[in-house]
Amino acid sequence: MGITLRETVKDGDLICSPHTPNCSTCTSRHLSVCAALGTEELVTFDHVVQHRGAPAKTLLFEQGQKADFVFSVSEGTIRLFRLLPDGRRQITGFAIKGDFLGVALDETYDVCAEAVDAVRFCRIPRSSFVTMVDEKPHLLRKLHQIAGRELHFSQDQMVLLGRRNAEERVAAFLLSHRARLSRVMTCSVTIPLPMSRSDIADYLGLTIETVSRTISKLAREKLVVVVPDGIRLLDVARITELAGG
Amino acid sequence: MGITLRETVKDGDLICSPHTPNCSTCTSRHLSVCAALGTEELVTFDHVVQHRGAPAKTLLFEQGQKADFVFSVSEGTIRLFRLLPDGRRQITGFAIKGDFLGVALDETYDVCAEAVDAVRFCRIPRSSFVTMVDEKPHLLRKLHQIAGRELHFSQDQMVLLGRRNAEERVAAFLLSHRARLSRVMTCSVTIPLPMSRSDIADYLGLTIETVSRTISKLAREKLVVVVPDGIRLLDVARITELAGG
DNA sequence: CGTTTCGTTGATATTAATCAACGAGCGTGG
DNA sequence: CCACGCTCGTTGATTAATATCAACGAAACG
Repeated sequence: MGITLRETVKDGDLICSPHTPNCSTCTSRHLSVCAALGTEELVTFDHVVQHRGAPAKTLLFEQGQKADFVFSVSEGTIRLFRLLPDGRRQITGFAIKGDFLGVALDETYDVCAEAVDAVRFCRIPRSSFVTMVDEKPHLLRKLHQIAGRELHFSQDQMVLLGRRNAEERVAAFLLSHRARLSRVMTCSVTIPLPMSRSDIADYLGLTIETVSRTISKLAREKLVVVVPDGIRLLDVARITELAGG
Repeated sequence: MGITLRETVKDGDLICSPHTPNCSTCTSRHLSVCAALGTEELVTFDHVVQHRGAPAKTLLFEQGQKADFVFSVSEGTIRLFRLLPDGRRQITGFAIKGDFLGVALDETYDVCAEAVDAVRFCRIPRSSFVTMVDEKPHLLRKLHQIAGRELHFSQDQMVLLGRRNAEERVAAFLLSHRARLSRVMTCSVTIPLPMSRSDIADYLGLTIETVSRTISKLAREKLVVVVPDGIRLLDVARITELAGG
């Protein structure tokens, strides 16, 4: 918690990753907006896309800042959050491989984005992207579909934050995070959690202590096992029950 | 609270309002998606649009139900909510004049919609609307813009539900609701609140009692005055301060 | 190797929920 | 028209959940 104001990442700070030389070979190609692009469009895309990497804790952009780029995450985890003036933080989501940042195409970012662990992503100047979107209705259609999914997700999250207790929140988090991860990797029951307890707390509207206690309780009841940087689910059925509805 | 399962409104239950014979004379015309339509397109629109009215407490559609229509609200207030199996309810928003229901164009509704007071709205078969959207990129663009606004709003709401206390929630609700109303009517300081305390509670993730006590507290401090079916703001500046950030 | 961060656990405080009672308004039916 | 039952909002008393404060060990880090 607390406001951590670092410089937003500059071009020079970014490690240019050699692993994704172009969009055609990109492993998140079929996961992201890019899935809506034809082979030939992908080439156009390649010309404006910048492949980048950044170490943990890098601030990618800040809420209110001019939105110069839209992003597609190719590796690692990014926390998206809002800050209140007094430092309270609400994490609105964790972006992983295949996630697109900037769906709304707003002129300014409406959240802060920070690398949780080492990340790789590609970014496209928003102006170029907007131009493409304006020219290609099917791209806009894809974008809108993603927006719809996010809208659906935020409703889930409102229910969680407004009406669920600590145990339900943690259980629901583990399951939904697992579901999201399963789209991009095989992780049947052991869920990697690169984010800290503090991140989870700020995501679930709880305190670090409550998250820790709740996880300990689940572990005591043999529903999960805490492993380094992750949690292994022992009884998915019971956890689903706890998450409730 | 508690699950209220009534029949979803049927065609016969709906009072066909004589006040909005067509889209060209519609007073919400420039507020809704319709704002993206040209004069000629509006005529096409007119052919598929059904103008309807419904009394308070009418269930317009239910979460999970096949989404046969998209809606545009022309009068009154509609509560949108999710229900948990045990009856807990989270209201995700109040739709008022000019609001569009079904932005995501999903095949099924992801929330329930219920008339708070007497409402008027027009509905369009989703299939017709989707066809129009597919043909007219600028309509999709408009729709996407609306989705972006809603996304932004749900982030606000996540912060409210996850990180704000009762007083901040109530203050923020009054202000944001006023801001929304101001787009469609003049209501400088006296905010009409057709919804019950229970609705407000389920919107803010609180109980009826806490909402009532908090409003009483604001009234005791002379920041607001409770009036029949509404609240008058006496000290917007202080309330803004309380709402915080 | 000291220092800091992180996660955990315990003790206590505080907020909001729950339980309960009551009065006002409203519609219904005698 | 009045009496009755109902819903709604308010307020009070109490409880329960989670936050806060505090301490500690282990891991991570310079």
